[in-house]
Amino acid sequence: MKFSLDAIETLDAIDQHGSFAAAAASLHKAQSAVSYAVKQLEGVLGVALFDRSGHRATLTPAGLVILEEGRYLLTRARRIERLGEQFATGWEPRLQVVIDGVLPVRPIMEALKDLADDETPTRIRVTMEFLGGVQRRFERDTADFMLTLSYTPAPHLQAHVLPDRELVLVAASDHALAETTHNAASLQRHLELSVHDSSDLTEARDTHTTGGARVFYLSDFHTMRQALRMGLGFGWMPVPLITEDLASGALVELVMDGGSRRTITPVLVQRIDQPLGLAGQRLFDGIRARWH
Amino acid sequence: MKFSLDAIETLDAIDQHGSFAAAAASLHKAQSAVSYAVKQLEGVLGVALFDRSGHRATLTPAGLVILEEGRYLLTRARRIERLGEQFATGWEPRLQVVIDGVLPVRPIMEALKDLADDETPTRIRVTMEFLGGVQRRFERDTADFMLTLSYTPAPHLQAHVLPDRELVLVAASDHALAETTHNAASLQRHLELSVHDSSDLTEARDTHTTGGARVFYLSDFHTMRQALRMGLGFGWMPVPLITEDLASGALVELVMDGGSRRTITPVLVQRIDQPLGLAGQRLFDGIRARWH
DNA sequence: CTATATCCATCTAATAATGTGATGGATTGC
DNA sequence: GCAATCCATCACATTATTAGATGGATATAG
Repeated sequence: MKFSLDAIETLDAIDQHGSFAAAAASLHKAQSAVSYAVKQLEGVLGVALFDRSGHRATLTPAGLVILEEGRYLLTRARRIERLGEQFATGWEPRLQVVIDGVLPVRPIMEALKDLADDETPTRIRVTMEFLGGVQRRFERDTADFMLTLSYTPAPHLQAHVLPDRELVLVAASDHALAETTHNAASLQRHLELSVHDSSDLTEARDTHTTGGARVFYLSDFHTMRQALRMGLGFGWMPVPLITEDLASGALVELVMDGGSRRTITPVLVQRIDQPLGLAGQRLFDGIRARWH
Repeated sequence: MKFSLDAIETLDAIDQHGSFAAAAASLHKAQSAVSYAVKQLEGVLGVALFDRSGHRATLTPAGLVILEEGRYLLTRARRIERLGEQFATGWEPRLQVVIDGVLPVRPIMEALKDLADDETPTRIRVTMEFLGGVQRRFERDTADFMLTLSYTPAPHLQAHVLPDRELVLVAASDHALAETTHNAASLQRHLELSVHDSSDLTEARDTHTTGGARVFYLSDFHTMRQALRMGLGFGWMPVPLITEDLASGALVELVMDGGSRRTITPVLVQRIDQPLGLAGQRLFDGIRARWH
């Protein structure tokens, strides 16, 4: 590069303080150093930046445009300096978390917003997966932590249990299953709805369906709720998402001899060997604090 | 600024060429200079940019983020270098042209687009004025050139005449004026429409109205055409803008003993003492070439 | 009009920043 | 185990930047 950021800083200071001499003072330099810097910059750019014909030097039109571009350059350069500081004081450059799409997003989003409000230097990536897919993604991407329902314990993992969530087996009130009592086998004759398991198809099927023969996977619980209300099939839904539908009678809780309620336990899992940075710590704590 | 663009360039070269040594070669420097630059940069930023534990140094996550920010910085810095070159080779930093809003915009816009396509460094400002306002603005802003209908010659101005445009006196076909023959005096009893003269109100009235007592000024010819078609009044319109209306009979040419046609002569006016830069020259030529 | 202050360019010398070339320990590939 | 390559480090050379002094030009106050 033919010029330096210091030269641009000098240019900026001259414009800010009105004269070479005043700029020199503000930069704690001699006036000759400022003259030198300007001359140097004019030399490499091949353009006169100041008009010295009058008593005090004034910016040429070209000088003004270059100053404006230069000021932008300086703000970006200062950002790099700040990044350095922040990385040095414990902010990690990147943070990846994997979250089960089954879980409510509000606490997570709120915690993320808190982080964003503080202008963290950390580049955050949140990945949504479902069920078995969460841990697989966590391991494959070596993410920083995951928020999942089921995970396979390992010596390098450390889990923090969050309050339970209850699932309930429901169907539309006009669905064929709504009337009678069932067992796991009798359910199998009907279409079961479930959220999409992002596991590879070759791997073990997920454990949150009843193991029915015909399972229809949907992308999220919102879609699944629509499908349930349309009478497409039956399935397990988180209680908070359908209390309204149960109250209005649009959906009904099925009567099953194995019980129509299940409890899932969300866990925050992090690596023991790789401690979280400041952003990770704050996000982790933020999610935990908001988890009712 | 605590670091230099050269340091960022070195960082970039290392990533690009894969090793300190290769980067040094690409920069035509000794390898020790690269080591020095990296160490220096790490020092001022307070962050390790490379992990030297292995055989070859690899970027740390922080290093990667800083490299990405740095690359952006470099592209902006190169832009400044290019600006310098371009200003030095005749491109002016700024160009202001003043154009009479009466004139067709297509040739002007096309010529501007041509300039923009070539990524000129020049910041272009096009100001629209009307009639007497054009020259006033040209002088007040010391614009580079103007495209006007009427101008007061002066020793420091140089004009290039463009092909004529024809104006015609029209009104709606159901307007009271449409039937009979008129003279200038008889017109005065009706409302005259005209495009807005941006002259100060205290100055001489413009010469492109018939001098009627009641003149209604509109912002542009498009609006004026609407008003004419609605039968609001009569006025002078450029022929190309209303050929359609004349053909359909929506508007009719008035019969006036002084003649219902006028010719206006657009002129491109520049300053003799202040020659146009490359952008101005090209815009000037571009408009002239497209002026049918 | 003159005295005075301020502006900026320029010179020389000092200082700091950056670069070279040589050396050496560590790692990789064969 | 040998050769090649990596990068850090050292002593030293070269540039780049800075300070300090000087002088001509312009503005400002009286």
